[in-house]
Amino acid sequence: MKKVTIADVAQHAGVSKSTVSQYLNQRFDYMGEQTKARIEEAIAALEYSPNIVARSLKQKSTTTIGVIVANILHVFSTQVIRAIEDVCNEHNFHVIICNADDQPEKEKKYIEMLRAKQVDGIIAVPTGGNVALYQDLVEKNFPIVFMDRLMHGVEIDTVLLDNEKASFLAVEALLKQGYSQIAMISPFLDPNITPREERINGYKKALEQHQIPLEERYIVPSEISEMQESIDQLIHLPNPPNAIIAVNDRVLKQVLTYTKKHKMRIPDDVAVIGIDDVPYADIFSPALTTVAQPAFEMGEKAANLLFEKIKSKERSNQTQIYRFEPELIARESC
Amino acid sequence: MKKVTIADVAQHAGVSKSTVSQYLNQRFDYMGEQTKARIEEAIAALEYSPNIVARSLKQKSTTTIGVIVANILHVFSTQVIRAIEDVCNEHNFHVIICNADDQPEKEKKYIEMLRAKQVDGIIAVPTGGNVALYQDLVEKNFPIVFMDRLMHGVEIDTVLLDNEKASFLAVEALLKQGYSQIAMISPFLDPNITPREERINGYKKALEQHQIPLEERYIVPSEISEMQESIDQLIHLPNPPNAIIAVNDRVLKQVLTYTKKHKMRIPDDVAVIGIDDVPYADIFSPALTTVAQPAFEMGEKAANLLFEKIKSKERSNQTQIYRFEPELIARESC
DNA sequence: CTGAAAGCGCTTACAG
DNA sequence: CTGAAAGCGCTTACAG
Repeated sequence: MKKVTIADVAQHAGVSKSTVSQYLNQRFDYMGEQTKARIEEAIAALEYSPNIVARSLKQKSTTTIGVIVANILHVFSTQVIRAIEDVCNEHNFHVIICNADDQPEKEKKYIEMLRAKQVDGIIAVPTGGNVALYQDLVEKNFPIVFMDRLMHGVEIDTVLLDNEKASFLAVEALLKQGYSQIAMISPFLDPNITPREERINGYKKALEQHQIPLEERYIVPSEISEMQESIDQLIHLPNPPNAIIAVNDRVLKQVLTYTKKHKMRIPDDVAVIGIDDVPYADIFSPALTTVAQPAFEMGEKAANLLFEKIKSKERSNQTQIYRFEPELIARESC
Repeated sequence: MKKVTIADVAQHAGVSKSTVSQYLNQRFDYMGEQTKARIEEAIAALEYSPNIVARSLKQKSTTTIGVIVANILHVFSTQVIRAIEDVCNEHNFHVIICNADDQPEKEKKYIEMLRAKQVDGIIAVPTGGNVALYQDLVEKNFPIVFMDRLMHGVEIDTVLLDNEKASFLAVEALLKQGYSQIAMISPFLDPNITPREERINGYKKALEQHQIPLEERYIVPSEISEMQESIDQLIHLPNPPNAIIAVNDRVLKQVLTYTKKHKMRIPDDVAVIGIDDVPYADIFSPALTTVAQPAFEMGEKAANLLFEKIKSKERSNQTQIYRFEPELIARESC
């Protein structure tokens, strides 16, 4: 099955390849109506479709971007990718997706392959492990934007939730309902994973601002696999908390697993609030109060920023951090 | 920032481009140790990385595939894509994702662009609307495999759940617990959307096999947006069902929304079982009995099939349908 | 208004 | 064991 090329079209239409190329690129300024019609006819007759790989080689643009997330299975990533894909589709761009699984080596491999494939830009949730590599990209003025995680020592625009604000909203929602023994549960802390760090900080600041003494044992960092036990210890403290903030959706699930197993009533035995909205929040009993992040807008913003960089080609003078507002969705769990 | 090319490496190493290319392609058969070392050194010194677009043009392979799903936001799609991406990563392939949103025009645009970009193959959940286009691809022997939906009139291997079996499992789980007034709720029916069709058929067959008379009004096809009302009518039938099968996860959510709003107890007032497992099944009260599909294995299978086709290049003699086994996960809702 | 020629950055027979 | 040349399928000044 021989592919039909621009040469075939040119021959069929009785013109040169150059003229066909002009036609394809809408450069009709000086083209005779008849030439145009003949080319049109030839393209239809041969069912010609241009080879974009050849075009990309010449034009130095693949109209493709890469998106590197931690794991596409996480709801937040999925929503972000959907938003990015929508923006790309409007621009007739395509997106290659990559799961770094929080492994810097995997991230590195993806970045190198994406570059070798000449993608026009990259949106990444960085693992934190490839400072030199990213630094090199910014020096080459390669279009790139980060999401969800701040990476220190690299000058790259980043789209983030206002994570401290999210914790403030959670703490204040709890206080308003009269809960002041507030615990916060999180996966293990990692300075590279910005949301956890900032949400814990926000929690501390919110307590301080409301003059609630910080009880260190109310901060529970724990592997997800050991979280049932960690929660158990928390609940059996001499002065147990009467409210729990889950730092993200996966922690929330652990908390709900625990309360179900131990037949604890929410919010009577313990109030619960989660950062990250979850799809079952409404149908749960009690309906779950959460702090939602505008994942779609964030993905859209990242994509738009990337397109600006791709278009402009000039080095942006200074890197920016774009913070998005979390939103409290008050339901019944606190 | 000039890109470094194979010519630069050749010059730096004092050899020809051909030799560098041999090196890059691991054709060391006759290469002198010294030549090799010099090239190696030059590559490192110049931080050279081959331009895969140029290679693709010559080799007619982009080591990239396209995946077209209905909507990446659906949990099933996300899992399938994750599995596909993992297989691709092992093969050093990349995946471009596309959301067709059940719109044939969108699907068409994606297929044409993917082909123009010379992807090596496509995995798609077809909308049903582009028979001619797909037919054309199979005639050109282009590697392609379908998932989740059967498309009649096109000879393409398809990976599917054994949907009828899923309904059998659901019906039988219900019967075993003594529920025989079984309703089935589904979004509007569409012959192109195989799972719904087959699950309804399976439901009918299962009832028949167990000699339960079919009550037509127990089959409720309804837009998601009108589903609350449809469920309400069902529940207020003179002889209402005592059990409901939700044909998929989105319907399940509608059912649970209804039961919560109307304070119906599950399974006492109505038993519930869902096809598609949901992430909150375990933590729900009562825990939800579901019929799960092996989404990851299905995605993996689709990817492996596609790679076989990409490798073999010879037309497969006859198209196959690969059915995967659903699994009943018995919990507390029936 | 249109065409010949060079070039994008690789690979691949083929010659020596 | 290595290099010169042609070619993959386009685009783009430039000439006429």
